[in-house]
Amino acid sequence: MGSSATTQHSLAISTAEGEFLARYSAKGLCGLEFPSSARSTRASVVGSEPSRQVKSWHALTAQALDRALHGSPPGSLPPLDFSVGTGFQRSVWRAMRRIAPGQTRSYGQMARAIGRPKAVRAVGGACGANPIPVFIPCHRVLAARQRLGGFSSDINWKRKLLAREGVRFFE
DNA sequence: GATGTCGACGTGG
DNA sequence: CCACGTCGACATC
Repeated sequence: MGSSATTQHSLAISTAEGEFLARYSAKGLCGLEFPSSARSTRASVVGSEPSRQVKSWHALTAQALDRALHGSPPGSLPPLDFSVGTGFQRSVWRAMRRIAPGQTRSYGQMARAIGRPKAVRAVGGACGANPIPVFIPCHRVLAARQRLGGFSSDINWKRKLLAREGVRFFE
């Protein structure tokens, strides 16, 4: 066991959309991965048996993900571990968490919201670095004029999540 | 509308 | 230093 490595568990969540992978550090949920298109990787667990705490976090995550995939508010979440991000990224991620389901913001609005009105593309970069999609709702950030904009993982997930929340957008 | 250009800026190499 | 992003404003056709 590497003493320096943060203890981390990867646990699967099976949904109607496929198998997500949730990662936990000692601080909480630190990553979420969309179902891999090539469902070859079956790396469900890493290392030792998850602690009781991780298990209870995971139960919350699974429940919340189920709700989110139906376009509903996620309810209780485990603590989110942002510690992997830079200061700038964390400020963007925090701001994104304030966007309610069914609402959207533009990259420009997000840039203004964190006090860096010109860092528009940098906001896009921070979205792309989002380790916990869905719960840190980068899919609710659209380009100007309600245009869909991009997505670093499968753009279809952005479309799907927005559709589930009843959001109208332009391609 | 559809393109093309240029500016702005955090991040990783 | 350089290139690259889930961009935006503007110019031009």
